[in-house]
Amino acid sequence: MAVKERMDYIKKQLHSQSYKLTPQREATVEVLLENEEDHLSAEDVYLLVKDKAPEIGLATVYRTLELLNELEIVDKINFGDGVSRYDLRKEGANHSHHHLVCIQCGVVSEIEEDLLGEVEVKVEREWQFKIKDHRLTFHGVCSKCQHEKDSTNEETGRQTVDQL
Amino acid sequence: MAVKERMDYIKKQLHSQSYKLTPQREATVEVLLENEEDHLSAEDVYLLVKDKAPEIGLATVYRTLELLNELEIVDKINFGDGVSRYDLRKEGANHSHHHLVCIQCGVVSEIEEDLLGEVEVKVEREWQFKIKDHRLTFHGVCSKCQHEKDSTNEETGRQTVDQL
DNA sequence: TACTAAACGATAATCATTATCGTTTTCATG
DNA sequence: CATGAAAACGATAATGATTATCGTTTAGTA
Ligand SMILES: [Mn+2]
Ligand SMILES: [Mn+2]
Ligand SMILES: [Zn+2]
Ligand SMILES: [Zn+2]
Repeated sequence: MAVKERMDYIKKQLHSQSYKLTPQREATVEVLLENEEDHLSAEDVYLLVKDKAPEIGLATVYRTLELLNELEIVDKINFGDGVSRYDLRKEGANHSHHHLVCIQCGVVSEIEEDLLGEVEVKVEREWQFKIKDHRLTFHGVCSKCQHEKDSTNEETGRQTVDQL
Repeated sequence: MAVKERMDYIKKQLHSQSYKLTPQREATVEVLLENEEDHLSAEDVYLLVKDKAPEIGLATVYRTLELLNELEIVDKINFGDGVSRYDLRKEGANHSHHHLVCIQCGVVSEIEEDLLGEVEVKVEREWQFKIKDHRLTFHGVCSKCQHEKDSTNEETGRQTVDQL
């Protein structure tokens, strides 16, 4: 529901830094908003955005994702397979959210709650390090794989990632 | 001090899986032990290991690092610059340690203490996720950069990494 | 000593990402 | 409205890290 509002907000963020919201950029942001729970690679975004703007080039997608990353609208993350993935920040969030990666089926799920509050207080105090952001990923076995034996990603349609 | 002992232990781990500790593998492990606080790329390791075994090939270094990663002797980590880095696990540790990355000077430092104990209890309980390992990195400003203004990595000799 | 599988070194192939360059679009200004 | 400069774009070449291939060497066993 908030898709329209969030698009407007992102438009404002771009304009406030005197960037334009071109049709290509708007289509790219739309794809990210419509696939918020996924973790799309640049190539993934490119294929999805072609439906909305068929003439777009892959280089523009890379440039747009890079720009959105600089503006801290998306986080560029890496799960160890060879590609960068672009993860829209949650509404109002000012830092990256956490992830759970299943080492059996490859599914990636999200933890929106910030679990690091106390930990960061301790790190700032004891290591004299001023924290600006964090990356936290747990590797393990998802609830589905704990029950169903085997289960080597039986095409559930959910976004997955290779190995550990 | 424990370098020799740790080498012996790694040798045992290899043998227990019926892998051989070839001269090339031994030289590679030696480099990792002698640069434990750094976060070397495959290329970095290759250059360092050439002093001990000049005839070694880059492919062998990649193969060895891959093997050590499978045996959970090293963790393959990624700080967002385009290369994988190989990080020896701390003595006796059964999971990856945490990192602090300075977004000003690029220096990477380590937190050996496990700060995630309580967090993991909560995640396992509330998300029904069986945790096997974790990756935690803080991005921020190191104590040195907080004091010294500017400071864009004035060649301190310490291992650094590009940008956020 | 002879056989077989594991490892190796050199190097070609892959593939994600970045750089280049000519063209198009946007927008301020006259 | 026309014009010129800067920002964006699309196509595609270049780069660079990693992986695959293949012929050779080494280690362990019969
Ligand atoms: Mn996410
Ligand atoms: Mn480390
Ligand atoms: Zn699973
Ligand atoms: Zn610093």
